[in-house]
Amino acid sequence: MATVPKTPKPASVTKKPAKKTTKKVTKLTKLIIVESPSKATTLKKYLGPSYTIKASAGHVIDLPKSTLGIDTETFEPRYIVMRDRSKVMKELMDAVKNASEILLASDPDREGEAIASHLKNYFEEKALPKLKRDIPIKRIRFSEITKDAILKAVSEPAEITTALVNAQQGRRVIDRLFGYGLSPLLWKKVKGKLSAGRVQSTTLRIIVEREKEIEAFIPQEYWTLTANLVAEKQKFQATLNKVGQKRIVSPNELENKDKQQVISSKKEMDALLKEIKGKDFTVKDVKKTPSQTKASAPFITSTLQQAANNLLGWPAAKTMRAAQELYEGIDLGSSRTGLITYMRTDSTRISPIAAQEAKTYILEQFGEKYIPSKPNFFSNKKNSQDAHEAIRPSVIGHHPDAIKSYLSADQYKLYNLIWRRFMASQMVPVERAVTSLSLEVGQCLFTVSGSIVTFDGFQKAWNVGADKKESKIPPNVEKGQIIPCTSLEEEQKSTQAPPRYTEATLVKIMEELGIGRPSTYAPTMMTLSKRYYVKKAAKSLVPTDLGKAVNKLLSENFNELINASFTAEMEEKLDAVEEQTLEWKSVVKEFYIPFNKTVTEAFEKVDSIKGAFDEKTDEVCEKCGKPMLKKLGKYGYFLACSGWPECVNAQPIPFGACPKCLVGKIVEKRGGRRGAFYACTNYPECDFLTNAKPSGKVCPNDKTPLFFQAGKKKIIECMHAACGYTEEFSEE
DNA sequence: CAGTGAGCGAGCTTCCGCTTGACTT
Repeated sequence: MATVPKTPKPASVTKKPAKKTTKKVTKLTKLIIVESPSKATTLKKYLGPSYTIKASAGHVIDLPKSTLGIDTETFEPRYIVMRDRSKVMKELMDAVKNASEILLASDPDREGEAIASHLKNYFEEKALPKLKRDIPIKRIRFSEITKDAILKAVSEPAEITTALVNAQQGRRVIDRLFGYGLSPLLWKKVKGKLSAGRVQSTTLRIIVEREKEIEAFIPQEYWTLTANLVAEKQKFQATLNKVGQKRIVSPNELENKDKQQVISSKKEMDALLKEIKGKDFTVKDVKKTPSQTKASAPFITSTLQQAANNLLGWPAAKTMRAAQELYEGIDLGSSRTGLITYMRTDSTRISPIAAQEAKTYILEQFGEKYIPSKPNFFSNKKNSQDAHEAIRPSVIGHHPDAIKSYLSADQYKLYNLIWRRFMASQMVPVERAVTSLSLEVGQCLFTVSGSIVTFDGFQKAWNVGADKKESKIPPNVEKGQIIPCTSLEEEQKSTQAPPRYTEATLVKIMEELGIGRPSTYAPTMMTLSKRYYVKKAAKSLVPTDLGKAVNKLLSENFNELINASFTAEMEEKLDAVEEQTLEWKSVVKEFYIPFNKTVTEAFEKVDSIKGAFDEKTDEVCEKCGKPMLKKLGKYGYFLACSGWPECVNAQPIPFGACPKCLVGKIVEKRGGRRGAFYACTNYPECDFLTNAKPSGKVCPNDKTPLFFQAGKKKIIECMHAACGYTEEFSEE
């Protein structure tokens, strides 16, 4: 995809000779099966008509969904064609009929090897016997979509690596046993349709534990001191850094009481002030040092999701949707072009061709001094499968602004990040000159430092976000110089609780701990929210009561399993399977025997908390007068009569009294295809209706819902004509 | 731009990882 073939292509080669061919005898071609349909399109371009290219679109064969599909004595899995993939399999089988040879070109990683193996077994069992001719089935691998890489792969077909397939089976079977073992425990003890699994439950635990830290946090008081100084006619500030030999730190930084000190009260601060007030400062040291900031690696899935979340405010799912569009191709006037390489990757590797193109571009556009003497090197994470390149522009010359008019606003924003980050990754560091001063007064030492950019380096390309660290440099003074202090500002501070996770910080930690994969970060976060385990407040992820309860049950009874170390150990064993020093079934057995015992015990001993999440409300059932309960149903929360099943009254959750009739209540309604709107339960007597979004708060005057003002994200208002109350919206 | 208007609970669910559409639950 990086290079467009220069040879002028004969006009009709790639197109089929239209409908007229009625010939029954089709010429046999070599069949290549890849995973991604877009990849198939690219291969067609490179390989010409003697090859037929098909895409499997991921796995086609898997364990059955409706049953466990594993013999728990022998751990033998039962594989079937996935229910929604029978169409794809049919197409593949048709293609096999016309194949002289099959080249399985699924991704060169564990999952890809399994896909290849599943297909090979299936074809050998279902297709070959009927054809009565032998078709060689081979495996080819390439990890960059360039013409050279593909031609090379096609020229050296190989065999399937059974050890890799076995590692995948081990992973798959453990995940199935784990998930299908624990989920029913939740159905019995907590609520139907809930789910648990190696990845989602560990991720949930991380979120809940952070919440516990926040709840348990006790802020601690501490003080800081800033001096306002003047030298060389320039005002500047320095902060208290040391008293005597002890460095001044905040309570949460305090590690060593012999070398560090916290100013924890006004009394201590006052004592210090008394000592230095009115005294002149003396310059103790002046340091001028150069510093360098190296460019970051080109994006991989996790870092792309983090950058888009931090810089654009996007959820991971939105980022992946836009990236998919860029990958599949955009109509650039003349032709449809894939704009970026594959977006689900864990590797920072780039093809040498792309590196060379970047170098040429940098040389032409920015100049030679922006090219590093040795190409920048970025190492991958330990568990990287390295099946795909980093996420980079397919055609380096497509500057984001040059193709902006062909892109949607979101596509442009994301492509801009990808293009700039990639270019920057091939460029020299940013250089800064840092000036640091230390000043003495009594036994106190104050410091200040500032920096200026002396060479912009990779910032020439990456000019996004707050990466341009530059600060005011202190005045040019000399060691020993006396500097008057105009004033001292003491400030009381308190330590802050650790922040809640955002999608960005959660993806970061998932990757660091090795839980989940590039293709599952976004779906996992989606699952946690679909199960009502976690909700989003602004950008923060907050566990619900249900999420906390599920986590408590799981982590108390399966402490070692609901843990990142479980995945880490599993991965180590799977590595051993790949190296053929361990049998995959013994890895499964070692997990399953104790797991199954604990699950069985938990079914016996764990107390049911069914119904514990049915909250009492102040609402009264209009049919029988009993109080209404807030319950979690298929479509979210709703109100149900506590007299159920005798009284079957059920209502949506009201947002407050109706601002028009004050008798009915405002509830969410769904109609047509146009999403939600909000209307009065007293319809048709009262016809109040609005598309404004309720804030969740009610008016202090009349208990009607406060709605967001049209077009405003911060102002909420009462819609009762006689009231007109407004307030600024703030989260919780 | 105007107009929009159910039912949900127990009911059989669920995993992770690979990949895209089909489709309104």
